[in-house]
Amino acid sequence: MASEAIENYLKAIYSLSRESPTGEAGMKSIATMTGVTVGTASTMVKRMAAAKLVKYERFGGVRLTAKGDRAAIDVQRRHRLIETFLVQTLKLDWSIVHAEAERLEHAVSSAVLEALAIHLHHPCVDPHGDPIPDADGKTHVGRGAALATFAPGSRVRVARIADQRPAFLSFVAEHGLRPGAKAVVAATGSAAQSITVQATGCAAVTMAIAAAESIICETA
Amino acid sequence: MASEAIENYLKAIYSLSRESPTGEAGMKSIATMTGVTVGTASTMVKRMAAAKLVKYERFGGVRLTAKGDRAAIDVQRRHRLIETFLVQTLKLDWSIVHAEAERLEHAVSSAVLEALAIHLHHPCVDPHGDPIPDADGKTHVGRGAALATFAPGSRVRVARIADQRPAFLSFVAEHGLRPGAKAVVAATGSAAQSITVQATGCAAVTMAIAAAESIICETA
DNA sequence: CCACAAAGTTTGACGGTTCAAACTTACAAG
DNA sequence: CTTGTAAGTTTGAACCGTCAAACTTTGTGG
Ligand SMILES: [Mn+2]
Ligand SMILES: [Mn+2]
Ligand SMILES: [Mn+2]
Ligand SMILES: [Mn+2]
Repeated sequence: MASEAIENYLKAIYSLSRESPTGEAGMKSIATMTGVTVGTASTMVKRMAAAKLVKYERFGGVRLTAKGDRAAIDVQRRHRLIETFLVQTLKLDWSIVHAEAERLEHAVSSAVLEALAIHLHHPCVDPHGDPIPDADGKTHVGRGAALATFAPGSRVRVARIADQRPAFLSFVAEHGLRPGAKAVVAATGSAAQSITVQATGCAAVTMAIAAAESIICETA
Repeated sequence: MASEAIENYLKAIYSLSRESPTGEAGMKSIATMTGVTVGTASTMVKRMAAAKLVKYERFGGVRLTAKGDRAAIDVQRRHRLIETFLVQTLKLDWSIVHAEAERLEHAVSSAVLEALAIHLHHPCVDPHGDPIPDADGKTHVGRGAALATFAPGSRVRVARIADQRPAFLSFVAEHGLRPGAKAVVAATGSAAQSITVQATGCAAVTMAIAAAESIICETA
């Protein structure tokens, strides 16, 4: 249906509007996220509007239509199932699978995708802890809060890592903080803007609050 | 490196020149195989010549350079490993995997490809019996002859099916003639242009000589 | 209220891939 | 030879996705 480029815009608009209070995405952020100039994003969004994938008016925010939303979720399902496959079946390192999935997500047919889902026993989260929508586009997942928000002494379970950069993912894994791991918040240095956390079986590690914002946890 | 379109031309030129006595491919056949008009093929071949992937002169045949040959073999390795994966790991029907691989072959990185090769234990033939080049582009495979060339009474082993059309592949599988199967040539009707063959454990089937040209066998 | 910065839009251009249609070349059959 | 046909080439146009650069709008701080 949608071209590879359009699918990438869809994902960007989807995730940007998800975390914007207005529920709309701005051209600047769409452009940044897709790695394109603002002029290009503007041009493409207009084209997507013509295809009824988004609604927007000049100088206003961009919002996915029901059709665009569904299409975005489909791409997300493909992306996350592929990541899961690359880690579980092919044993690739979780720090690099995001980039690989970024290309493959546009090449898998629904036949291959469903075979993949069966092969993996219909997983509901990907290697980073992100929820995998089911074939109908529905996602059932419990939330969580940034590690940064937990008080010293809290026992937590890592649920999700919200930063796909390989270096960050390697760092996180290095200290035992993969999704599913249990950890305890050892200390928070408010002046130092830091937090110290220890995963079970690992040495304690101190990181910036900003970094801890990307580690989503639940109370264990 | 090469675009998706160029990779498809490379494969077409590779296989066409392989089975041409001159070792060269004609524009018409390149166009037909890639599903494009001959004008387009002409344009693209000129561009490929500029990229040193092929050598040719106006109104002459097209031939891959060493670089083009290597690139074509790489695509072929990707295609065939992917087909093998789709059949073996994902349990997709061998009659449809060619079409799926046709898209995926352009999206797998070498990291994914090698992980795939390891996962499949470095297979050397794909589900259709076609040889899979190794990572260095080398292919080690024994030949065979068309089923059509065997005399009545011959005991053969099916080595390869040289026709990717789903209907033909389903027909072949239906009668037990997958690669690896043993069969005996029951009769040849030269007047009827037909051949009757029986795979072990299956009923005999009669098909046109033309069809039997696509079933490559070895003496069993 | 105004000026200015930030965000957004438009335009003209380019590379890639494709088509249709007009044209040219090569070649084989008479 | 001549000539008809099959093969190949060229050209002009289109669409996609992109950029740079000129331009417009919005909204905020002074
Ligand atoms: Mn992508
Ligand atoms: Mn992920
Ligand atoms: Mn292909
Ligand atoms: Mn094959």
